[in-house]
Amino acid sequence: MTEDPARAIRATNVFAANCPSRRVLDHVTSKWGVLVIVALAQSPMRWGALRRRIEGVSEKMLAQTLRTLEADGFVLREAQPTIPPRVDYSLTPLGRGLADRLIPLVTWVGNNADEIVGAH
Amino acid sequence: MTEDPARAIRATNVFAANCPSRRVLDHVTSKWGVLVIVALAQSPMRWGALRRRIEGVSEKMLAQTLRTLEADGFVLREAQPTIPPRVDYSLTPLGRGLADRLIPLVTWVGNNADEIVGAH
DNA sequence: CAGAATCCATGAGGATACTG
DNA sequence: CAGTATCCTCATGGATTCTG
Repeated sequence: MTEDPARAIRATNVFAANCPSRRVLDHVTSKWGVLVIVALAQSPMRWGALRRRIEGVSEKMLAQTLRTLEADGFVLREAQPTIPPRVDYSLTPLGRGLADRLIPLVTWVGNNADEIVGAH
Repeated sequence: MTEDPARAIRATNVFAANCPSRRVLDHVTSKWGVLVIVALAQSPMRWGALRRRIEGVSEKMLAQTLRTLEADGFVLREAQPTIPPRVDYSLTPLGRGLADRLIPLVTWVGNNADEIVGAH
C-alpha cells in the first residue's frame, strides 16, 4: 500500500480479456476461495475444521474450491494414509503471499460493512 | 499490511453465514466488480470508456455491476441531462478505501500469474 | 473422516434489439 | 451516448447418497 494505486495498476494488464491473471483472479475472488484462503492463513486446518469454520459451504463447493486452489499452488494438501483418513490443508508460500493481500481487503470490508448502505 | 494477518482477521466474523460483510464481499469480489473498481481508481471514466477498458464485459453486466457498486456506496454516478447523454463514473471516498485494498491484490496476482501452475 | 458421484434449481451472464 | 428490455444458455452451487 506504499505505492501509488493508479501507478501500480498500470503495470498490469488484467483488463485484457485473454490475460491469464483474469482466470486466477476469478479463482481467488470466488465466493468460497476468499474465505478458504483467509481461514487457512489463521491456521492450517483439517477438512472438517474448514467445513465448520466456513459457515454455509457445502461439501461439494469446499472440495471444488480446495482442488482449484491446490492446482493454483496456493494450498498444500497433506493426506495421511490412515483409517480413518486425515487430511491437513495449509497455505503454500505463494498462498501466504496471496493471503497478505486478501486479509486487508476482508478486514476492511468487515470494518466498513455498516457504513455500506446497500446490503441488499 | 502492517498488522499481523492472523491477528487482524480474528476481529472480523466473515465466517458467519449471516454476516452482512459476506454479501458486500460477494459484490466486491464479483467477476466484474473488481475490474470496475480498479479501472475507476486509475481515473474517473464515462460509460463507454469503461466498456472499452474492461474487455469482454457485456452491457448488461456492466450496468448491473455499476448499479450494485453505486448502491453499496463505492461508485458515484453523475449524469448530465444533455443530448446526447453523458454519464461519468468515479469512486466515492469509500470506494477509494476499497480500491486501496483491492489494487495490491490485483497487482500481486498480475505479477505472480506466471508462477501459478494451474491456469486451467 | 474425507471425500466422490449424481441430480436438480437458480441465477449469472451473453447476444440482440430497441430507446430517450 | 448510455443505457433498458428480452430471450436464452450454461455454470454455479445446494441436497442427497454412496464409499475407501
